[in-house]
Amino acid sequence: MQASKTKKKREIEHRESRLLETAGSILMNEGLNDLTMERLADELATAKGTIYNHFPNREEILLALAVKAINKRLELFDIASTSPGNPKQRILAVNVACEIYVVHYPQYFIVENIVRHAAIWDRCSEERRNLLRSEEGRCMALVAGIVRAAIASGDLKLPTGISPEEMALSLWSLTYGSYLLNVTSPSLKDIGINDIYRAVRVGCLKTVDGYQWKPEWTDDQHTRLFFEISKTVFADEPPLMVGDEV
Amino acid sequence: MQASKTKKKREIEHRESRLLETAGSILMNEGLNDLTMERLADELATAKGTIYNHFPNREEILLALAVKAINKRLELFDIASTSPGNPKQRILAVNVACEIYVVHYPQYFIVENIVRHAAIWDRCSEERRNLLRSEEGRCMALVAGIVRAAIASGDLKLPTGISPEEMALSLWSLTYGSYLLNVTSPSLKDIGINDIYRAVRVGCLKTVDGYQWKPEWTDDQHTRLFFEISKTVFADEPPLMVGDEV
DNA sequence: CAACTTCTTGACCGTGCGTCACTTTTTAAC
DNA sequence: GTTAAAAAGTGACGCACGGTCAAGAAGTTG
Repeated sequence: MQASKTKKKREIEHRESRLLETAGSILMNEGLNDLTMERLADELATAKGTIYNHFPNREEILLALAVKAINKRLELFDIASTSPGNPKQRILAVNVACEIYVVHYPQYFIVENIVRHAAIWDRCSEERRNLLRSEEGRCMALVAGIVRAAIASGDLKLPTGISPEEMALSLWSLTYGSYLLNVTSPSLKDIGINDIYRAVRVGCLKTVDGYQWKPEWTDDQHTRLFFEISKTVFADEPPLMVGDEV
Repeated sequence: MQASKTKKKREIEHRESRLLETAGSILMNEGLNDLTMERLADELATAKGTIYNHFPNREEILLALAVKAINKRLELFDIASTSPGNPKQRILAVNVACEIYVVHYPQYFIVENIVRHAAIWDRCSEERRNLLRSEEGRCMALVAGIVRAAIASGDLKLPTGISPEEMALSLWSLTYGSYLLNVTSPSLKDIGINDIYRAVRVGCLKTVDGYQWKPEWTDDQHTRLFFEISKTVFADEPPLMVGDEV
């Protein structure tokens, strides 16, 4: 019976998505230590063995979550990189995308990092690891594409020996590093970091300025444009607030 | 017997440092998964219980390693921040210190990151966590101090609302984020990053340029000064090579 | 309905962390 | 040197958790 066959298949697929949702929520609310296979099985009202029909081990579940995460990030980057305006505006849109990602999808940001650890990474299947790497590559390619467009239009000239990807890496790691420190160091306030989001926005602006990427913006223009983009280009996402904090 | 007392104490201290060395080397050569308490006990020719006289759990050993790591980093930062020259030169010396740290002490860099993970962090003692945080704070304070000196001397003017620490964070997270990506993504080359060290150097230069930190340098001056500092200020450390790669 | 395939189950195993009652060594007192 | 108390060392044990697999249930097919 074809209908019945697909029904079972759908049931299984549905369980897999429930599994990932549940895993994500445990991870977010109670941490990695509480995300056990028994716990997951309980929560899904199934046997432990069944979970192993979906994933060969615990780590692979985390990697599957990371793939979901990077897909969301790719989606946001894609919107940013096809948004209207000159290349510099589109790079700013990527900054907006990053802030939206970290503010509104913190569990995704966290799981992307968990999975980078060798202790976890090494236990995952080649297939899913390649999948993640390739999505990461596409994210990088989108940003590097904007840099290339700026070079082509004469808005930007890179130092000799620096590739568009390496320029993009400046921005990406400034952003990524800051947010990561923010997530893992609970008390940045104590060491003089009051508004990490503004710090990242200004940091990226100054880095872009340092590369003398045209057109020039004042700090005010930059801030205004940032929030304008968050409202227009990313109208589907919950809006970012000035002085937003997590 | 006083002499005997200190002898025993020294023996214990000596074992603790051997313990950390051994743990560090297993971690580096075989990874976190192979760093087991049984293994450590074997390697030290002692019983498992004895290890628990030194550390209450496995995670605390990692944190102790991280404390050693950050002490090394602090030492390098201290040399950098008291090096001769104007504030911009001293900030460049910090960049040099970071590259030395990551190139010559990769195990330290790695363990600092391992320990940031909630799954490990949460199981460590308040005392050692505070110790690490305070050392981190001192690192940040050293860099922020250079930024303050530049402001005081008129070489630098920060945008309104940005603290010296937030400015320092731009540089630190650009560096930290890039090196972290480098360590955890084996194949940066595949996505267009050819020389991560040069990319970081240029990224930091451009960021500093974006803040219009005086005096201005050409790319060539910057590169020359970088390697000069690595040879003079950090003469005690193995030298950095142009196009160095790990 | 029977034969076959696919999926589900949970008891079971191995591993590795951390404990603790017991032994050995060290220290202190006389 | 002897002895009692304190400190340090030991490894068998308990336990939690990841992962397996043989047996049974459910679904499919002719």
